[in-house]
Amino acid sequence: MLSTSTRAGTLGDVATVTTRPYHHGNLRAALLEQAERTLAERGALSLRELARELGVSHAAPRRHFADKQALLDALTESGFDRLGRELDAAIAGAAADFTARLTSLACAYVDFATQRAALLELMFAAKERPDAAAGVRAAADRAFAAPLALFHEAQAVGEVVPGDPKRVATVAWACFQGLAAMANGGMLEAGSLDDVVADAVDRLVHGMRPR
Amino acid sequence: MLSTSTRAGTLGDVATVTTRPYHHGNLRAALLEQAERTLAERGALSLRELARELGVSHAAPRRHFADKQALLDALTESGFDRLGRELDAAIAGAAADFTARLTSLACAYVDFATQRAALLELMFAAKERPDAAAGVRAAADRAFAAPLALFHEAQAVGEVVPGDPKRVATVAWACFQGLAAMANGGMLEAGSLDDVVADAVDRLVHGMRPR
DNA sequence: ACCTGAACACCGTTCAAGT
DNA sequence: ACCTGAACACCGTTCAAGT
Repeated sequence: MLSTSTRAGTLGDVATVTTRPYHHGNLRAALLEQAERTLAERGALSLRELARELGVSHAAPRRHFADKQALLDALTESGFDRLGRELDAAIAGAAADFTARLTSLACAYVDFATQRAALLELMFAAKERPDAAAGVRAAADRAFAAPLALFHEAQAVGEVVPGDPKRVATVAWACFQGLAAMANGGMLEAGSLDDVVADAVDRLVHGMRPR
Repeated sequence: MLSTSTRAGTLGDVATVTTRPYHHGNLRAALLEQAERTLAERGALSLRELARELGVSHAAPRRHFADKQALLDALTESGFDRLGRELDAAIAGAAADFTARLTSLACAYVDFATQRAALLELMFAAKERPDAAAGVRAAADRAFAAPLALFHEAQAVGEVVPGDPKRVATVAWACFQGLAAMANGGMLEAGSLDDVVADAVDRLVHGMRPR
């Protein structure tokens, strides 16, 4: 029993390894794992369905999460962690110039937002409530640290208008968020989403007046 | 009975006028009216609750809407109609120059998006489904006709980069949509939302390189 | 400490039956 | 034509009881 629980995080699909792998063990981790998968596949979540899929009673999740919202909060926090890692990777994998880095960040964000639409919606809704867990806020701040630093550095070398970097970062990020929302809503002409994103970055950098 | 049904649309709150005002009458209109109110106030909707509030059985709505989604579709369509009217009013009430009109449009849109957050979410979700009603698509196109025309005219007088006006319109609108989502998610520093919007328009028009 | 089973108050949807 | 009432298969949450 201990051996299955130690493998759980890395291998996934713990439920099929033995006949009844937890009952006590790593239910908490299994719930989060299954919840994220279900959310990605079906876009909705039922606690009872989760319990059914993991072979525990519908009341069992209560031992690990006070209510459904508590599970969603945990999902949200790990979502920000993952987003932060992907944004960090995007900036590290791009050429050193500002536009290339911003484009890479934008593509990574829009990709995350479209691949995990339901999760991102949770992440937005989490901040909506005033009582959002402190851990969620911290993870969110950390996720957006790299983009903010990029704008700050670009200001330092005179490539971006001066002032609070959050002002210009907010506008850019709103644009990416909106593109993702429009893509998820099917309101974008077909074509490649990355092209639309690159177009948006060019417009953000240079404005829309003729040069 | 006929007299109450003719007054329904204009006065609202029909349910309190007589003891049992419909039972047959304008249930359909009353459902839509109440649904929009509930959605704005609580952000969620239950058909049974709606029926309860209107004093009909929980099965009665079925006569007017095949299922919950059909009611949401109707709400969505009237939402686009209303949005279209507000955008038209915004452009009519602004000074004649491009930036003033764009700022006015943006403020009107963000205002709509924050005042009726749940409705706008429905409007986005409606286009997500491939089987979105034709009426919904038409209402959506109509709502965004004025903004698109603004970009087209600005291109004609050389104030905006040439090309398909939808390209630049998409970027601008994504930005406004993202600002609204961030405002609804509580991710915007306090301050006036209109200031943030005006800042965004300025950035969109002039870009973020130092002038 | 962790989980179960029954219970409660809700859902959306269906359908025979009423007027 | 329009509405009701009972029924079905779901929810989330609570709580006494089991191990």
